Amino acid sequence: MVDLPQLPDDPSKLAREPLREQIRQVLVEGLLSGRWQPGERIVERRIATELKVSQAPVREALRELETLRLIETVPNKGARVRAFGVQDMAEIYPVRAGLELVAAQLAAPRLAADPSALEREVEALQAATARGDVSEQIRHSVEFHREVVRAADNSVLLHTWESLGVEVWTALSVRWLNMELHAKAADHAQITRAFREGDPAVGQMLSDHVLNYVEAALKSHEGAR
Amino acid sequence: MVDLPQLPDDPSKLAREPLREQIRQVLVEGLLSGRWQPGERIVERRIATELKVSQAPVREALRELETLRLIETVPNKGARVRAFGVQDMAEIYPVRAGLELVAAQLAAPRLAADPSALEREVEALQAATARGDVSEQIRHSVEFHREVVRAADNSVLLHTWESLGVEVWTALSVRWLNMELHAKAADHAQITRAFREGDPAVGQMLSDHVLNYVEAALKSHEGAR
DNA sequence: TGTGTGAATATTGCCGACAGATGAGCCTAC
DNA sequence: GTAGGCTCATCTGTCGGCAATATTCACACA
Repeated sequence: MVDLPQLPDDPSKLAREPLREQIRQVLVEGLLSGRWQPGERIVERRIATELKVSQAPVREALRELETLRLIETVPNKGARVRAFGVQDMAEIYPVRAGLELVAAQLAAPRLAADPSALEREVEALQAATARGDVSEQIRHSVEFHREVVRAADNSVLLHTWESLGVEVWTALSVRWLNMELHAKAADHAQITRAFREGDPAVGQMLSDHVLNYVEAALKSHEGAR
Repeated sequence: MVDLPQLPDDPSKLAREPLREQIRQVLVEGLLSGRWQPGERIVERRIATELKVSQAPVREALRELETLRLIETVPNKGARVRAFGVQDMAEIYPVRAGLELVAAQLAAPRLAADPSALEREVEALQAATARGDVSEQIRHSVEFHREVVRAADNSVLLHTWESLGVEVWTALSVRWLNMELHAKAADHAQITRAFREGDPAVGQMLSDHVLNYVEAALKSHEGAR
């Protein structure tokens, strides 16, 4: 136990984490960055060769991406990048809204007692908005919601919420649909206040706020579809 | 396209389905039947040897069981059967209730127009209850709820709902916690009626009904914990 | 020119084997 | 008698290869 298991970002050589986890990370980043286009085929062995690893961990990573609905796989035919669009947003956000409604109800007492975590995220979001730092805006927006879900203290709820891949899909919304994030900071501040004051309508407020993301996505995509 | 892709149950030799899928099935059945006890270790190669397959498809099957929260995996240490109990029910059912609340709202118009699928399940459930056929009761109870979620016509919602492993966990509730299912048939009939009549309170009704499962589980476990 | 057929190629799914990590048991030193 | 370290067995994570399957392409034929 002498050596330090800290992983200083050493992107040159893959670090000491489970290999499939690193591969998953690389693949997600590739999808977000547009390295692979929607509909494009993802060949297991090609990725494996490229990353200097074997086929097995790549397969496992791909399975995880499948549960995030980032790719689609057909038995014996392989994986393709899912062609996502407004339709996906329209399906994801109602689910998120429902989950966060439950979360708000469960988390209300805890957050009324100590809303500091939310307040921290609100501040960070405001700062990022002021700086115009989009990726930080995404990060703290998502983290705000995750904090609410976490405060519900229900591991199934958290797990289910995470399985929606909120981070990834939010980033995709912004990148591919040019969704606007501004004005979200104000919402978050208002919701935090409602939590602090024990407002019983906070659940509905949060739920509506989430559904507003869809509106924003639809609006920014203006008439398409 | 001349030959029929029907797969007549040929249990003698593993059929023409993805191998990992069959393995998953076997493992789930083993868990449900108590073949493996909670906390017991699951050794990949042992399963592989037993089923006369290699380690790889077993690993993939185990990953899926992990997302269903039936097992727990620690890196480099392997998988154990999760020790589930009332606590798990208490976490799962609120999530289910939230999802089905959303489902009910989305599905209401469709189900008001054509509630026949629900009615079919209600009848089957009543028949199974009359016969005292427990596994059929489970099947049709779950199928009723699945039908509602399906009618919402939201693939993310359906996918998320399925990921809760409702079938498995219901069976576990009954088997391990001696949960009672009777009186559920009446609930289902009432909910179906509400859908048919376009009752706007149907969502809340369904949600409450789901949460009642927890009550039933808690009650049947009487005082434990 | 359009269409069915078959070989050639590309890719998945699976296998058996090996390297590294983990935990148990024994052995030694104090 | 106990703490610490060493050895060994077990198991996971990964690898490279092979067979089965899907897809592509060329070609013959109508």
